[in-house]
Amino acid sequence: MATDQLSRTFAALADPTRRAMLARLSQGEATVGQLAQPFELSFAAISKHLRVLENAGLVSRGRDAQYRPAQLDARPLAEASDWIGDYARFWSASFDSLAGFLDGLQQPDQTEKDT
Amino acid sequence: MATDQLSRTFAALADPTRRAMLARLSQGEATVGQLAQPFELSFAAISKHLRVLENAGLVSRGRDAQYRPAQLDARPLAEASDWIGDYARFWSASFDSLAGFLDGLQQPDQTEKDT
DNA sequence: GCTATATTCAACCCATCGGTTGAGAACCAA
DNA sequence: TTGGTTCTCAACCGATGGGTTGAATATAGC
Repeated sequence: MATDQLSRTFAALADPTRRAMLARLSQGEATVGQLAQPFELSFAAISKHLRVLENAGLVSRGRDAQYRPAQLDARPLAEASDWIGDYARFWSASFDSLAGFLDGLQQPDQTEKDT
Repeated sequence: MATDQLSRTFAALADPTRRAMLARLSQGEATVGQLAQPFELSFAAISKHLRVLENAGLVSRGRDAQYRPAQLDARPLAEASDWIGDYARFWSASFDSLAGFLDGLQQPDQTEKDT
């Protein structure tokens, strides 16, 4: 993995299990066991995913008796959002040019009939 | 790699070379050679990166004589931005709780003196 | 101290990633 | 047809990722 923050963040988000874990954590702290419950995965696997999220700065861990509760820290997502935000004008443009393209298909020649 | 769109998008963004390529493409179409020029990488490597971006739907390719110009298609970024956007309230909250935490450090007991 | 629960560590497996090199394919130009 | 340019394919390589299992650690309760 590349070592910069943005790469770690995007790499962490590239796994659906980890995204689901973040979604769960958005509802509050959770232990490894609670995070593992929706998945058919070993605790060790969840523990590894948690470390990836931790290395990306997306979760922090605490200690409560045997438990190591994880807590969401969404700040790296702000940076990621900023990066993507720079392209916002391009996805509007993409929609526009798609619209233009579709308009181009609306020729009198009606060999295609779908909308 | 997981097969869903969001995972492909985030995985594509997790590599700094690919992010740089997208940045270049935001200034307009570019050939493989033009994309390769800023990097000390073989054409084949750039070609592979382009395919990752293509599979994520982030670039489309054309044909112009020997050239296979690549063009940015930012629409998958809109979806990624939406996903991250769901967490916006949490990164404000993170800043707030950090502020609260730092306030907590401002106790009369001045054993620590850093800000 | 012993035992149960929660979590992590260590070793391993296999698939994928990012890179290379060298051969091939597509296209233009003489 | 021969050659030059641009790009992709195929085979390979070492490193990383996501998963497993089994042993170790940390803590609580008796």
